[in-house]
Amino acid sequence: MLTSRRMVQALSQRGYRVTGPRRTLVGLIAGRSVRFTAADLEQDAARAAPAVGRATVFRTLELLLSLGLVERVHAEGERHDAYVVAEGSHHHHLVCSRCGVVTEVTGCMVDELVSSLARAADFQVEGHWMEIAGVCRGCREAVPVE
Amino acid sequence: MLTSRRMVQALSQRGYRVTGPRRTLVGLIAGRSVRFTAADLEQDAARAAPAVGRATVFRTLELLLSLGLVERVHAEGERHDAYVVAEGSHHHHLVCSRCGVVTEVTGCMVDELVSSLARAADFQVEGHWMEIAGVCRGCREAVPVE
DNA sequence: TCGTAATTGATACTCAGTCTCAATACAGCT
DNA sequence: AGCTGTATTGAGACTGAGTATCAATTACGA
Repeated sequence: MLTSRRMVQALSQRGYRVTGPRRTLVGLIAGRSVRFTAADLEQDAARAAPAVGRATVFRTLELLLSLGLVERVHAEGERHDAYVVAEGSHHHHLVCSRCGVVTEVTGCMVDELVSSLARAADFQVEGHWMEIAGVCRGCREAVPVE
Repeated sequence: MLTSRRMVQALSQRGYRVTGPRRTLVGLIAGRSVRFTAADLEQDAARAAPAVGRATVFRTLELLLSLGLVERVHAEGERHDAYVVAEGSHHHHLVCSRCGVVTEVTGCMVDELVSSLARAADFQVEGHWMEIAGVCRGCREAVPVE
């Protein structure tokens, strides 16, 4: 799992300063298995450490994104970006529409599929992106909501 | 191809009124093979028929979306929703990052892949979504941009 | 033609995300 | 430990997509 400590290391190794706000935010992010938005994070940060500004939340997410420590997840129907902690290399997500838990799909055949489709269309791939929305087992078994 | 006429028919068949603004917008949308945003459409509409309001553009897109006549396409890095004319049943898109042309992928194995992944994770699928970004042949052969 | 309910446009509003800039504080150096 | 240069920060103004409101308009069935 991607711990707070390791995220901090990654920052300093790449020459970024390890500041208070970054520690706070990384601490709030690390180990999450549920997607979160900038607004979520801002709220949590406000509770944990009143002095983390909005701009910093966005900047830090941007930074972590560029370091590959988090990834963006787009959920149909949501109007703001959501993020998940990046657990490894490129992969795809199963996102539960009730609890927001993100399950990683690893070692799948998506990449092959993408390249064969692209070949057929004479298309030079720059990136691809797949997400599956649904209901996870836990939520299915839980009492139906109202 | 989904013509303007057919979109209008779809509206009236489902009990929606065929109004001037709707005719205008449908006319501007039908037959497009390039993704477009609400803002694009608003601009075109302003040129074609000065009196189509912003709210109506959004409302009409929403309506066409609900009728399955257009689909949302999300492009990484863009901050607003984009749309494409829906050409048939569920499918996936190859989106050219230079010219915006959307190529449909039909009869692919994505659906199977999705269900096998979901089965493995004990996940009840509500929907899935895949997009491939890249450069189409035409743009590759065009003169490189500055 | 008429009545009515759907639709529209103007406009105010919300809210995510960006930008700016002066103030702050990290980190390397002595 | 103290200094210094520069990355980073917070406050708050700003942008721009999308939504809500509401009175005025208009499609369309009777």
